[in-house]
Amino acid sequence: MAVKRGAGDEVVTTTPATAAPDLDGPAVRERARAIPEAAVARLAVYLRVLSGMVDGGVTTISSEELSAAAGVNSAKLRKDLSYIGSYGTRGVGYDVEVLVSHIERILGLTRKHSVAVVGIGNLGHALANYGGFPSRGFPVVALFDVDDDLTGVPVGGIPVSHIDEIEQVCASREVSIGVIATPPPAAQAVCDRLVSAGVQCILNFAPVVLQVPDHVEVRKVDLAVEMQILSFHVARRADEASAEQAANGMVNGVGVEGVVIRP
Amino acid sequence: MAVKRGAGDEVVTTTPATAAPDLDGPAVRERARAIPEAAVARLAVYLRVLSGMVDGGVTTISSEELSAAAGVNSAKLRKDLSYIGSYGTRGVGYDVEVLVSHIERILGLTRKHSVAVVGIGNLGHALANYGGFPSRGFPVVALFDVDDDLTGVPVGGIPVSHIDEIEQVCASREVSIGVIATPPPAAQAVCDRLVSAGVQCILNFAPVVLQVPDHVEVRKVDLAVEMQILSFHVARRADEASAEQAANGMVNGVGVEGVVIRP
DNA sequence: CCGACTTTGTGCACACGTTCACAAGCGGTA
DNA sequence: TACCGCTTGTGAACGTGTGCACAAAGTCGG
Ligand SMILES: NC(=O)c1ccc[n+]([C@@H]2O[C@H](COP(=O)([O-])OP(=O)(O)OC[C@H]3O[C@@H](n4cnc5c(N)ncnc54)[C@H](O)[C@@H]3O)[C@@H](O)[C@H]2O)c1
Ligand SMILES: NC(=O)c1ccc[n+]([C@@H]2O[C@H](COP(=O)([O-])OP(=O)(O)OC[C@H]3O[C@@H](n4cnc5c(N)ncnc54)[C@H](O)[C@@H]3O)[C@@H](O)[C@H]2O)c1
Repeated sequence: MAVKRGAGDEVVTTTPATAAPDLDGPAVRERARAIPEAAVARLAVYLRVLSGMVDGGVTTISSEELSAAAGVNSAKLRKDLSYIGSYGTRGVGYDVEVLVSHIERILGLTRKHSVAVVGIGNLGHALANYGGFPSRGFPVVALFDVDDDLTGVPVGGIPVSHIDEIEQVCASREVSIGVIATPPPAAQAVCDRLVSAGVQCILNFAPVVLQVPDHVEVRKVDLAVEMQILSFHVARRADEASAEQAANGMVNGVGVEGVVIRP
Repeated sequence: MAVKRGAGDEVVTTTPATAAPDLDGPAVRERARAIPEAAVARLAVYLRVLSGMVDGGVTTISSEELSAAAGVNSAKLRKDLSYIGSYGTRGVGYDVEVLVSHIERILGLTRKHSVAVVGIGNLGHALANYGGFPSRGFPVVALFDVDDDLTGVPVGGIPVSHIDEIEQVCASREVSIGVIATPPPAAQAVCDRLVSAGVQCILNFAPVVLQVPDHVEVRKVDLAVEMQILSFHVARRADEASAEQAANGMVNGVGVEGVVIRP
C-alpha cells in the first residue's frame, strides 16, 4: 500500500465554498457539508468489503461487483465514490488498493483514534474484549467503572481505571472516542465527564437521550429501538396479509412457516 | 380521521430483478400512506421517554416538552405522531398513557416477539443477560452455539441449544426475531438457517452483508461503522479548523489533540 | 489507427424527510 | 356565550437522498 505523501493534489471538493455568504441565522450550523452522512456510512461498508477483497488477492473491481457485495444499488455506489473523487478507470473499474486508501483518507483513518469504554459490565466486557476495534484503527486504551472491585482488574489486557480518574486518564492517553456502556441513569453524568475531559465523539449504548454541546458528536446504538423497528415491520406485514386475505376471502398458508396470526 | 391503507411499499435494497409486485397500475401509486422508517425509529424513542414519564406520574405532556426530552424538533414530533392518528388535545397536549398505547399498537408491541440469540460468545452473553429486552416485550427464548462445551449451559436463565437444533427449536418456541452474534464467517450460514426456520426478522451484529429473501427484514448493528462515522467527523472538523487557521494565518494548538498538518 | 465494447461519472427527475407557519380546535374565563 | 390564549395537526416549501439513463472516457482486438 503506497502511503501517499501530502501534496494535497486537487483533492475532492471537500468544501464547495462557492457560495460563501450563507445564512448565519440564530442557529449556527456547520459549514457546507461535503459528503452526505448516509454516504459516509456506506463508504465504511465499502471499505470493509474492499479490505476483504485485498486479502483475497483481488486487484480490480467494477462498481457492479462491489455494489453487489455491499448490498447496494450500483448507481448509488458510484455516486458515493464520486463524493471522494474520480479514481476509477472507465471500461475497467476501480483499483482496489487505491480505493481503500482514498476511503481511509476521507474517513480519517490515516490517524488512530483511541477509545475509552465506560461501564465495564456485561456489555463493557464484550466491547473491551472485541478484537474488531483495534484491528480497524480504534485501539481501546482506557476502561472505567465506579465499581471498586473492578478497578485494577485487567479486561482485554487493559486494567480498569476508576471513573474519578476519567478526566486525567482520557487527557493523558489522548482518547478521542468515548463509549458509554453504563446503566441509563449514569449515562448523562458520564457523558458530561467525558466531554469535560476533551472527548469530542461519543458512542452511547445506554437508552437515554444525551445532552451535549454542539461541538461533540454523539451516535447512539439502541438495541431496543432496533427490535421495535423489526416489530413494526412484522405488524405491518401481518396487517397487509390479513387485509389481503380479507379482500380475497381466502386463507393461504405461506410456504416457509406456519405463522399463526391470532384473530 | 386518518384513512390508513395497508400500504404495500417495502423496497429495502431489493434485487434489481424484482418483477413488478403490484400491478395496480403503472401510473398511479397513491395508496402508500405508510409511516416513514425514520419516523418509526423516533416513535420508539418517544415511547421510551413516555414510559419514563408514566412512571414519573406525568399524565399530560405537550409536543414541546416531549420533543425536548426526546431530543428532536417539536414540529417533527407532531408530524411523527400525526402518522399514527390524532390523539392530542389542542391547547392542552397529549395524554401520556393514550399516546403510549397507540405507539405500542403501531409498533406491534401488543404482541410479544420471542427472540433467539445465535453465537453465545462475548457479545451473545451480554445480550442473553440483558434485562432490557424482556422488559420491553422481547423475551429471549432460545440461545444457540456450535460449541459443545456451551450446549446445555444456562446463560441468563436459558440453556444454550446446539445450532443443529435451530430449525426445530425456533419453530416450537415461535421465535420471530433472530439475533446473530457469531463470527463473521458463520453469519450467512446462520442467517440461512434462521430463515429456513421461519424467522422473518434478523438483527445482525456480524460485520457482513447478509443476503436474504425479500420477505425477511434485516437490521444491522455495525460498531466499526459507527466508529468510522465518528472518525469522519473528527477529520472533517480538523480540516475545517486547519482551513480556518490557514485563512487566519494563525497556528493555535487545540487542546485535545495535536493534529499535525503537513505543509 | 479505428471501431466496438465496457464501465465510469453525473445531470436530472423523483421520492423522501424536515421544517415552517398558521388555521383549527380546545379549555378556561369573564 | 363570547372571547382569549395555548397547542395541535397539517399544507406547503424546502432540502436531502436515490435511481435512471446516457455521454464521456477508457480498454482491447484487429
Ligand atoms: N447487555 C446488553 O446486551 C445491552 C444491550 C443493549 C443496551 N445495553 C445498555 O448498555 C448499558 C450497559 O449494559 P450492561 O448489561 O453492561 O449493564 P451492567 O449492569 O452489566 O454493567 C454496567 C456497569 O456500569 C458500571 N457503572 C455504573 N454506574 C457507573 C458510573 N457512574 N460510572 C462508571 N461506571 C458505572 C457498573 O459498575 C457496571 O459494571 C446499559 O445502559 C444497557 O441498557 C446493554
Ligand atoms: N464483542 C463485541 O463487543 C462485538 C462488537 C461488535 C461486533 N461484534 C461482532 O459480533 C460477533 C460476535 O462477537 P463476539 O465477540 O461475541 O465473538 P466470540 O468469538 O466471543 O463469540 C462467537 C461465538 O459464536 C459461536 N459460533 C461460531 N460459529 C458458530 C456457528 N456457526 N453457529 C453458532 N455459533 C457459532 C462461537 O462458538 C462463539 O461462542 C462477531 O461477528 C463480532 O464481529 C462483537
